Amino acid sequence: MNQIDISPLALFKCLAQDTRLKTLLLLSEKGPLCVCDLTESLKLSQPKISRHLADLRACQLVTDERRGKWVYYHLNPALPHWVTSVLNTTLNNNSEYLGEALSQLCCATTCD
Amino acid sequence: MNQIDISPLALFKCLAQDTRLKTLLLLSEKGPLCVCDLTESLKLSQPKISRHLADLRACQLVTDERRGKWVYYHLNPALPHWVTSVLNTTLNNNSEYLGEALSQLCCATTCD
DNA sequence: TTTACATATACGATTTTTCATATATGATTT
DNA sequence: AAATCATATATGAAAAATCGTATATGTAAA
Repeated sequence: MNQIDISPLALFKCLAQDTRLKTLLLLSEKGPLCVCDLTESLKLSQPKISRHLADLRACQLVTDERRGKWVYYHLNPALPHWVTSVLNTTLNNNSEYLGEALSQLCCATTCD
Repeated sequence: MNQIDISPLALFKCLAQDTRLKTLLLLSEKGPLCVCDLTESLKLSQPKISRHLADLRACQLVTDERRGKWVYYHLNPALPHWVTSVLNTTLNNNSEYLGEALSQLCCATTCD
């Protein structure tokens, strides 16, 4: 699998915003999620989520996959290892940061 | 040693700017540096460097220590391990990003 | 083929960040 | 104590990011 080339500055710019950071950490923890999962989990409007997902797509941090009406977002499987390592280190040491979003996601995932 | 509490979002906001990111990576790689080392290494004006150092100080990512006329900046020794881990992972996998700054620092460090 | 639902994008307005320049401070040298 | 050097801060302008709202697209169901 070819690996994506991403500059550290581009990565950290993506991580420097609450919605984008939480989205990436949720995808790291929970695997593929659709836009409606994220609006539920983060309690934000659909256009807002969608716009930040477009940013993450532009940086190739995530990939999207349509399944019928829904579009599922994944962490890009071709990310260099150091990028997933940064995400996992952040995830494993900041459970309180993601706590509320995670609890609100549990409900959402059973709603389809 | 008491550890500083820093939110992941605050960290990544600091890392999301070229000058601040390079400064932190240089400090990770080379240890304490004075402002004049950084202006040499990064080829930027002193007020610009100083302003970004003030941001890093405000986030407690760095500490400063005056030695006569010079002020030396260190990575804050009380940073949580996950933060230094993120910095080192980034440093070890992006040598080309820091290359020019590092080579220009070699000259500067012998100039006092 | 109309309707409804999930998602994407366009557009100004607002906020935040960055920058250049000028000036202030604190330590050393004369 | 004046002059000089290293560094810090203030200020206003420019650039970038974010947001709310409106609207467009694509899929599926009726």
